[in-house]
Amino acid sequence: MDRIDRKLLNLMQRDASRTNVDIAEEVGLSPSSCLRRVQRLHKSGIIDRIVAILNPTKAERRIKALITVELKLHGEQHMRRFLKIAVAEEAVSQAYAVTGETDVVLMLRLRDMEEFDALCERLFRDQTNVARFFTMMIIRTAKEETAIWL
Amino acid sequence: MDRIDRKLLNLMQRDASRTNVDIAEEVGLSPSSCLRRVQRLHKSGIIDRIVAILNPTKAERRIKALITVELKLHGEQHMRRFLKIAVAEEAVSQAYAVTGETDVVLMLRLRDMEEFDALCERLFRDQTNVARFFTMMIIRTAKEETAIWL
DNA sequence: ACGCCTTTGCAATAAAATTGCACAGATCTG
DNA sequence: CAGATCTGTGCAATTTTATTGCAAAGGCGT
Repeated sequence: MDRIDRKLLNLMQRDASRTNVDIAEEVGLSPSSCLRRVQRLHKSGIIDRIVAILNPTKAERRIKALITVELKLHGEQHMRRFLKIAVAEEAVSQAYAVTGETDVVLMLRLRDMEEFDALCERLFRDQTNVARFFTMMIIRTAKEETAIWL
Repeated sequence: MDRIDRKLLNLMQRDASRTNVDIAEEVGLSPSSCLRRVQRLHKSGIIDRIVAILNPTKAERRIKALITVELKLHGEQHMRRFLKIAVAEEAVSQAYAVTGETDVVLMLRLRDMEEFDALCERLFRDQTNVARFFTMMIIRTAKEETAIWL
């Protein structure tokens, strides 16, 4: 993991569609040597995978919202159960267990408010162990690195 | 945007490193026809870009934290100025302006607590228009789609 | 049914990735 | 310090993949 590896990783996180020849030239290596480095980064697991990032404005889930959730019961198994339910939802793009007054934070990608309504109904009805939740609609995205599922 | 396009998009969001021939076979098209669809999805902007996703546990920023920020002054230009400062920070991986009591939510990726300390010093010192902020350290990540910068 | 437009598959071509091999630099060892 | 060893490199040959022209098939409105 030297200077060239870092250059490769930063470069490929920006654009992994470039040809090996092109990338090799930018980092100052021969194509074969460059390719072997990329293969090594794959095998070692530093590069987890190569994915397509979709344009959110052209996708179908344009509304983003953050929800902080406070659970009634805080045991490990209760936390696990709630996260499992949340993660299974298509509209949930990120889900975290956190410290502080809040127990769980969810990032949502929504088609419309009907979907939001239905999601709340499923996640926050009485039997689901949720004490309170606070919704923050996202007005502006200043920075992000997120995939969108259709 | 038919059934095959959706199949292609979902497939490429999972793994965009597969060869065109391989993908063509899975969606049930000839390689040339499949390629032309992918090119069209690129040109139309639905596919924004192809990127490498790094393994967070093998990367250098392993600690994640969420911060909710309440600003003192809520005007457009104040919001813009704070977001600009926040976005410029390497440790800030996501930044959102939101509705509710909170004005801004930041996702952080940290090497260690020294970095967190230094970041707070820069973002939340008196002159930066921050009234209050709440930190939630992320204990567990149940779902996410995020890139890591070294 | 008829043109018009888009999409498809095939085959030829161009471009890219992959591999074997010999060499250079770094590190270890006696 | 010389020699052995390991890792990374560039070149060239080979294999694989992407790309393009073209004719045919399917959909759509008149």
